[in-house]
Amino acid sequence: MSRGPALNPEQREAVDFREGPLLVLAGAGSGKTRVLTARIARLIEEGVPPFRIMAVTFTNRAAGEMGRRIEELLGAPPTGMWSGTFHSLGARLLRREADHLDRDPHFTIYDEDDALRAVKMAMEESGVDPDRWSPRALRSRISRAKGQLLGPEAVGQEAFDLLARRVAEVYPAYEAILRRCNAFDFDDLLGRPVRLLEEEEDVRGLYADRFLHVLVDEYQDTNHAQYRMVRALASEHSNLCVVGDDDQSIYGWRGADLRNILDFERDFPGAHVVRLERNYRSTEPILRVANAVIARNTARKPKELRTERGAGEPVTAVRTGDERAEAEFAAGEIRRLEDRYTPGDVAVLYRTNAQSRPFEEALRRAAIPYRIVGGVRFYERREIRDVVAYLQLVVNPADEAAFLRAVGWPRRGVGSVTVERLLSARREGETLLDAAARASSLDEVPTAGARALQGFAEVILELNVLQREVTARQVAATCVETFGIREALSGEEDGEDRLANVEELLGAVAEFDPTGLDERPDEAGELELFLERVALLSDIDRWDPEQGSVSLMTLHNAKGLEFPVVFVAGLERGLFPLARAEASADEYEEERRLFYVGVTRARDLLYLTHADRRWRAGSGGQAEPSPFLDEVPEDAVERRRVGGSRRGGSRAAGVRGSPGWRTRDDASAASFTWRAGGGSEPAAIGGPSGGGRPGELRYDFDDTQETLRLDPGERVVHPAFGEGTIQDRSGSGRRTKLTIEFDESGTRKVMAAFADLRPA
DNA sequence: CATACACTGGTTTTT
DNA sequence: CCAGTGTATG
Repeated sequence: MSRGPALNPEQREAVDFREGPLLVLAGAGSGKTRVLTARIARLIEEGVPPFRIMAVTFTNRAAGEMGRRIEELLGAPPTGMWSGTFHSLGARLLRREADHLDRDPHFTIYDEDDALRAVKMAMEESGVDPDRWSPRALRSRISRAKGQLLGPEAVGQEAFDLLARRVAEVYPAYEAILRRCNAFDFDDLLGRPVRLLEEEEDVRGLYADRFLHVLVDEYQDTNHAQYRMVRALASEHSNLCVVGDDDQSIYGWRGADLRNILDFERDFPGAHVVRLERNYRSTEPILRVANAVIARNTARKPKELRTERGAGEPVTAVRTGDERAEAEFAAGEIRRLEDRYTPGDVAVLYRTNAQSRPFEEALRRAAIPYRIVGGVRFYERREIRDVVAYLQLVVNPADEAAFLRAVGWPRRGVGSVTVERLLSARREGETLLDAAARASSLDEVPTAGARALQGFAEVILELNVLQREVTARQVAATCVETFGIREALSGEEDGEDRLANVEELLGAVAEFDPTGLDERPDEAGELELFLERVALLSDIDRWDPEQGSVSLMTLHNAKGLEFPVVFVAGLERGLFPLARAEASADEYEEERRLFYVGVTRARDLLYLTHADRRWRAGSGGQAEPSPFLDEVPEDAVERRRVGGSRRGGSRAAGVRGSPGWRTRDDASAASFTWRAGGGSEPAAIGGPSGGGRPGELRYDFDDTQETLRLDPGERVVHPAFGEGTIQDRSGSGRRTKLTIEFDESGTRKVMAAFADLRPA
C-alpha cells in the first residue's frame, strides 16, 4: 500500500491503531477520508475479510468513493464489505431479518411525503383536527421521538403540553398505518435495527460477531438511534473507529446529538484519540477566517487548523445591491477567472434552496454551465413520484400511500368521493387494493368509480405476480403503457418535460444494477431494490463532479466536498444566520458552524457575498450584513462594493426617492458599518393602490416599477421574454397582473410584482 | 362527481 | 413564491 503521498504521523497513528475504540477528531481538510480508506485497506491487507468490515458514511456517494479508493490502494474492490449510510445499511439489515418483524420483506420505505400522508390519515383515524393541529408539526414531533427511540407509550407518558397530547394520540395510529401498509419510514430504518440488535440475541450475535471492525464517518452528525446502532454493532469486538469534527456538526435540527462525539471517550472506555489539525486544503487567509469565526463558539473542543499550503489571495467580501447583482457578480467573476479555473472548479453555496434562482439566471445569461444539487429533487417531481407509486404498489400491494397516488393519476374517473367510500367500505385487515378489486360488489361505491377501481386493481395485482418473473424494466415499461401515462402527460402543461423525466426514470430502471447492493441471491426483487435505492438516494448522490459545470447547492449539501473557488452567498442577518436561529444560542452556534463548513470548502479563492436588498417570499426588504461578516479578521479579507452604478445601471437609474439604498460605493465599503444606509425608511409603503391588509406596512413593487405606470400600450422589457407591449392590466397592488404581447415570445400573463419589468 | 380557479398560509437545512 | 385547500362551475 504505497500509493499517494505519505501519511503524516497523526494520520499514520489513526491508520495503524488496533484493538479497541478509536476517535479521530479530524478538522476540515485534514485528510480524514484518506485515513479511513487507508485504514480499511490496511485491515484487509492484514487479513480481515472485507465482509467483516462495516463502514458507515454520510452519503451513499461517499461510500462509493471510498470503495473506489480502496480498490486503487489494493488493486481489488473490497467485495462483501458493508458500506453505505446508516439508513441504507439499516434497510439492508431489516430486509434480511424481516422474519423478526411485523412486516414482510417487500416493505416500502416511506419518504417524507408518504410519511406526512400517513400522519394525516392517522389524525383522521384518531380524531385530531388537522385545522387545529399542523400535520407537519405532529410529523416532526413523531420523527423526533423515533430518533430518540421513544415509542408511542413513552411519548404518552410524557405528554405534558397540548401538542404532545395530540402526538400521543396520533403516534400509535401512525405506527398502525405503517404496519398495515407494510412500510417503514426513515426513522424506522435506524430504530428497528436497533430494536432487533438490542432485543433479539440471535440477531445481535449474528451482526456483532460478524463485524470485526466498524467505522463511522461524520460521527458528529449522528443521532441517538444511530449511536445505539453503532454501540450494538461494536459490542462484541469493540473495534469501533469514529471520525468527526464537532465544529462541523450541522444537523442538530434533525436530531443529531453532539454528545455522541463529545462523550465518546466516556461511552467507550479506553478509547484512543487522535487529532488531525493539519489542513491540506486551503490557503492561509481562508483558514484564518475559518479559525477566527469558529473560535466564537462556546460549545466546542478548542482546536485550530494549520495550513500546509501557505499564503494565498485574501478572502473577498462583497456587498451588492440586490440578489440579482450578487449573482451577476459571481457570474462575472467566474468569467474573469476563466484562464485560471474552469466552471467545474467553482461552487456557489447558499443557505436555502430558494436562493438558487438568481444564480441560475445570471449563469445562463453569461453562458456558464451550471448544475444544481437539490431543490426539487428528481424523484420528488410529481410525475416521477406518480410513476414510482405504481411500481411501489406493484411490489407492495398493501402500500396505501402508493395506492392513493396511483389511483388518482392518470384520471380514471375515481375522485375523492369514490376513494372516501372505498376507504370506509373496506373490511378490517383488507388491503385497499383488495377492496378496490371487489369494488363492484360494494354498494357504497358509485358504479362508474367501482368499475374503474376494479380494472385498476386487477392490473396491479396481475403485475404483482408477473413482477417476479420479468425484469424491472419490463414492469416499469408495462405500467407506463398500460396506465396511459404517456397520453396523460402529453395533454398536460410542461408535458414534454415531464415525459422526458419519465423516460429518464425508465432509463434509470433499465440501467439499474443491483449487484453488490445485497447479498441475498434469493428473491430480492430487482425492482424492490431499485425502489429502495430511489428512496434512499440523496441529492448529492446524484451529483456528478466531473461535469465541468459550476455547482449550485446548499451549504448542507456541500459538507465533505471541496472546490478551488467557493462563493458563500446571502450572508445577511435573518437569512444566514436564519432569523429563528438568533433566539437560541445553540441554533446560532449551529449556523456559525454551517458558515465554517462553507468557508472550509474553499481551496484557493473564497468569496463572501451579501446584498442590501433581498426579495424574500414575495415581499422585499432591506437586508443587513450577517454578523458573521464582522467576525472575519480584517487582515485576511478584502472588502468590496459591487454593482452600485455599474451593471444594472438602468435599474439603479430607475430608482426614485429611496434613500435607503442609494448607491454609495465610497467610504462605506472600507468600514463595513453600513447599516441600512440612509435609515429605516422602506422603499415604498402601501403602494400605488394602497393594497395590502389594513394596518400592515407593505413594501411595494421593485423600485424600477415605480417609474413604470404599467398602462396598456406601454413598452417594457422582461428579463426572460424580452421586449413587449402591455395589452391589459388586471388586479391591483401586489396582485397586479399584466397581459403583455412580447415581440418574440407571444402574449403572456405575468405578475407585475414578480416580473421585474424595466422600461423599454 | 370531477375539474378549474382563487385563496390562504407558510417558508431551512435532509436521510 | 408555491402548494395545498376550498369554492364555483360544468
